[in-house]
Amino acid sequence: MSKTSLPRRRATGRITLEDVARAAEVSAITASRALRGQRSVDPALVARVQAAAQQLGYVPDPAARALASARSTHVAVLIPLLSNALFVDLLEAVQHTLVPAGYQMMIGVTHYKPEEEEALLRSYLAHRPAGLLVTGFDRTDAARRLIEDSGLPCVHLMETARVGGIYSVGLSQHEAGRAITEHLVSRGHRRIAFAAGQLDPRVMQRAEGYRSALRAHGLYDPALELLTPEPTSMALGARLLERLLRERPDADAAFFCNDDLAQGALLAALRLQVPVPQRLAVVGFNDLNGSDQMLPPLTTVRTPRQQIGQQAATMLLQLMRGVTPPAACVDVGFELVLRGSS
Amino acid sequence: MSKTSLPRRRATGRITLEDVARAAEVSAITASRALRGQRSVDPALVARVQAAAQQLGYVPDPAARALASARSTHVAVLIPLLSNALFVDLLEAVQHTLVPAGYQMMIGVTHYKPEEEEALLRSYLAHRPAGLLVTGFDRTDAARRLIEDSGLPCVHLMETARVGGIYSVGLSQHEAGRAITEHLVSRGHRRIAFAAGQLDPRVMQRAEGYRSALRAHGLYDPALELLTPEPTSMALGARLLERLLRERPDADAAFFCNDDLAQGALLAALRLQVPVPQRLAVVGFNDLNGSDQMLPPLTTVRTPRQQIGQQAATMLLQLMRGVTPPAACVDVGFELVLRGSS
DNA sequence: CTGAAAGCGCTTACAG
DNA sequence: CTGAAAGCGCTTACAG
Repeated sequence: MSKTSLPRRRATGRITLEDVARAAEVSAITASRALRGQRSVDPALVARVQAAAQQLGYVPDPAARALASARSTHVAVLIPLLSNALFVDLLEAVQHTLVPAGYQMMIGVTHYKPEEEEALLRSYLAHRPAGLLVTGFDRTDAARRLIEDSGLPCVHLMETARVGGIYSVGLSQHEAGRAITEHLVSRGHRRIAFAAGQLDPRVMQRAEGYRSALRAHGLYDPALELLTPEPTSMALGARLLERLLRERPDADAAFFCNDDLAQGALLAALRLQVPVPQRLAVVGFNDLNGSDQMLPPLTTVRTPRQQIGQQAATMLLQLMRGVTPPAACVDVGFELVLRGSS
Repeated sequence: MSKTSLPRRRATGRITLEDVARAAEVSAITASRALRGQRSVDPALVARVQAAAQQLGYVPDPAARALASARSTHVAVLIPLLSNALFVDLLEAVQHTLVPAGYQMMIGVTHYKPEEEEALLRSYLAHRPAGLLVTGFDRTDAARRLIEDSGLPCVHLMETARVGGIYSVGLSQHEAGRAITEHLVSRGHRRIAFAAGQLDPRVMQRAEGYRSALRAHGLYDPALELLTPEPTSMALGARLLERLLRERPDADAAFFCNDDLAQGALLAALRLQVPVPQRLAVVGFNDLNGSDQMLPPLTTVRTPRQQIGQQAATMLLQLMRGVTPPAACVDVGFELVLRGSS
């Protein structure tokens, strides 16, 4: 029987830290420290508190915790799009790492618009997240300042950092674009087109990689670039292929900036009876779902997005705990997946 | 110059309701009521408070609000999978409706496992969400009780409610499965297969629709059902088609429970030179991205998931505001999309 | 229609 | 290593 007990039920009927402390016969603050696994608590007391919490079914109140500590268990995650499988895979990996560690994601979709990102950042920051996960480096100055001034740990996804003092996990989009283009050249192709939609910063980095590879071989021809700001889709891929055949029937290969475009192009080629890869080689980017099922199967660049999500979340976890990560910038690389279309 | 002012800066340096109240020369509680748009505040005061808040750049603290009111601005959303485009579309629609109304989503992925859903529910409930959005009706008794006991507004997604006192927005999966099967029968097909993966409750409801349609015509043959618990994918669709051709070469049509399976099957048919729809008609379900680009384009059932997300979120918003929605169960229906594959 | 008081459940310094 | 006090920023009854 506890000597200090005195029911004193709260209006809400919730089981509170105080209840746990009373059951364990310690003060509330000791119970708090014991439960949070803080150093400098007698192991015997820790055990007693944990047992009491367990037995009472105590669940800490995140709101009270956030209010008292000025820090929540939320991590704001800002991605461009939910309708691109790439980012969905990324999110799943982030969630897998963050949730078991006791954090929740607040997902924001920016639609590739810096102003939307800035607005989201502003509203999410009001929730006092414990950390930030943002996509790439393309944002407004105000957004950059918001991140900076918040003082919160922040990890950048998808690309590799070009500046110091910035945490990032990604890959060199430029290098990947260069490598797949180099592959086409090595296969003997000479008039290699680049077809792209969306035209976000990472697509343009791939474009630069494509250009530098072709320039190195004296094969660069700006008229072989088909760029449109429309969002990518299989339907757009089909239209881009048709446009390519019309405008540059002499093209012997085409690099599509994303697999959905390439898949659409492959189906259009089938429809138009354009032999792939004999008359036209086709390659994509990202190795999305279904690319291996195409006819012929699509050659593409595999981007390890699960790894990006997992490593970025791990890095953020370390930063939130005040631990310095081994490296500020992690390059997860990429892999050429050579299949029948090239 | 304010008569009541007295700096009294907080340690955190945040702009608080008190600051706003002081600037507007009202009490904190009046400022609170004015900002929340509650009735029974003098319009002149409301204007003064709003102006002060605006000018100071006041942002309410969600944690303090949640602690004081025992209710947060979070809505827990539980879906089976993030890797099914169907649910991503649903989420986007929910977000579009909820975020402008001042709510945040906490997204949980259950992987079609009732135990995972129950665990997520338990942990999300600790965050005192303002409302719940869950998928379908298939859950553990404990989960049902958690929802019930929480007393929180809850709307069920995807299916239509079979019981009273339950809010739902969806469509009759049974009816949709029946309709697409009926379409195949009306086209003269007699040996119609049903191929499915995942086997979640909604897939099984479609299966029942398929069965009842065929039974009505005396065409039902259990040996034409190819069921596997594997998650759906284009690759699985290809394998199911191959199995069908091997086991039942006499089949003249196949209903795939999801478009990714049907797309994979269509590509496999192309590879194996099986003429679609001449030798075998193929239909899918959900009208996912790319189905219109297939060769031939895929006949399927369009499920209005954006509408489900939007209407469910709207209904939840009403419930959270204490308003009774016009209907407890909204059937958004479905649409047969007849294309070349059938 | 408006306000003073109390409290939501936790953690942060500050002592010892 | 442990605790008493104060406070985080808001809202809920309760008065008037």
